[in-house]
Amino acid sequence: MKNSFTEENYLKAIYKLSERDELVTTTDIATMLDIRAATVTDMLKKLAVKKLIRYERYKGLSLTEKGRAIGVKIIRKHRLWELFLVQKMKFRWDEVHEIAEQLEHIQSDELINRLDEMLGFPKADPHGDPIPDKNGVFGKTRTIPLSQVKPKVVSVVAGVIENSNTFLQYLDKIGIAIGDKITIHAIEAYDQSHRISVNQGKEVFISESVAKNILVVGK
Amino acid sequence: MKNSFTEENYLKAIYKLSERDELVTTTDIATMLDIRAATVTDMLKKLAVKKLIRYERYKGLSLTEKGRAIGVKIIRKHRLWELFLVQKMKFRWDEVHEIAEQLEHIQSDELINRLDEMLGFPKADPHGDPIPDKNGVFGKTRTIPLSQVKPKVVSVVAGVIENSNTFLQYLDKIGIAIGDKITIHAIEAYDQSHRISVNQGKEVFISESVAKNILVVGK
DNA sequence: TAAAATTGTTAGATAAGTCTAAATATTATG
DNA sequence: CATAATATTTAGACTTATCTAACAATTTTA
Ligand SMILES: [Mn+2]
Ligand SMILES: [Mn+2]
Ligand SMILES: [Mn+2]
Ligand SMILES: [Mn+2]
Repeated sequence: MKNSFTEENYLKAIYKLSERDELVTTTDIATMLDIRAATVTDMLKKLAVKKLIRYERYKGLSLTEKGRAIGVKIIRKHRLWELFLVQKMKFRWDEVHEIAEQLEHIQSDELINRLDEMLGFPKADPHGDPIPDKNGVFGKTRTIPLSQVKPKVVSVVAGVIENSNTFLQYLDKIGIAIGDKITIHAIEAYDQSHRISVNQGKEVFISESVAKNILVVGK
Repeated sequence: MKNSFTEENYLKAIYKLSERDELVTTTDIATMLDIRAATVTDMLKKLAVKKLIRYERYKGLSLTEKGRAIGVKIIRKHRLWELFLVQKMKFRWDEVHEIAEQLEHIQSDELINRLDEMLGFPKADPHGDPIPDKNGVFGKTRTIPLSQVKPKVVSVVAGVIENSNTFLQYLDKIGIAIGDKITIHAIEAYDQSHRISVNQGKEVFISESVAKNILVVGK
């Protein structure tokens, strides 16, 4: 009945990979979990026996409903714990991922549902990633990268795509946080770098790659 | 540097056993952890190599300073999480132990210290067990079993010795909780059963064994 | 104090999760 | 389309934590 931490981590990884492409490959999983492909193959056999994935030798795999439910639940727990750490324990958004990697494996439906309630049934974690409800359903997210916003339009920061601590700390440094209003003053034609201001403050420059990794509320 | 969950559980168990008697035996550990003595022997060798215990074949073992520090830290985390679950997440005192068994292994000094602060640097968990501070120091606890209190004396419930869920639920049922004032009206000479009242309410009877397992603030 | 009982250790096995090296299947390319 | 490159699986090994069965040391007791 109960799955090991390792199995949970595989299912979470597989779920994330299947968001891009229904058919997931051995190598993709190995890369995401930073382990060898041979190790992944062994685990795939085990998950297939447990009917958590559909797996055919050399053909890739996909999650069953049961497997998806577990993967989504781990993601739900991870993101609720991250939000808890930021909102209730005053951690910064770049400090919470590693701790949530551990907390996501705590087994108590009651605890996670009370956490959900305590946080007001939030729709997104501190990085803007959506939190599924207790039935594994994600709300509609209508966000677009800042790089797709036209100059002069004011938009509101809703999250980030890149989740690395260095990127989050960079945003802290230049003063961009979720909820901030961003005005694009100009986009340099040569390299697509943006001249923007945050909450009507003084101007800052960001590269195209940064603009691509900031999500704003879309129309 | 980092210890496995299993090693942490052994060190916690050994610490608890050494509270009674400095020299701990293989069988005691096996009984407490509900595993075979042969398994314990293997682990003892490993813990000795890591210098977490002093161990001599057939002679029993004791914790080193390093081993004690880890054992105490796990207990600190366990009890802080239990208090968090009761005070902040509205769990009952009989619901928190199993969840804390998992949470006690989360690795983040920062998190546990903030939890401590958020709870007001508490001295005891929901069952009245003492919580060591971040340096592993326990406050002085001055509690005695209710069975040692003389009739007519009013005393205040501070905790329990027996920690089983059934005992905790029994206390809930007869209306005894930490902080309650207990008046002993009479002690039956034949079987030492107690006729008491809680917070000046109506009388209840408790057996000697119950009286022995309730701790009150001592003089 | 010698035999019996108890406690503790060793030996050999097993399961989970990982690895490297070798073999095989699939996909891409000249 | 034959071969080269890439992806995947298999085989064999290792580590951790557990077990049972057998053996050894210590303690109890008659
Ligand atoms: Mn995260
Ligand atoms: Mn994880
Ligand atoms: Mn407990
Ligand atoms: Mn534990």
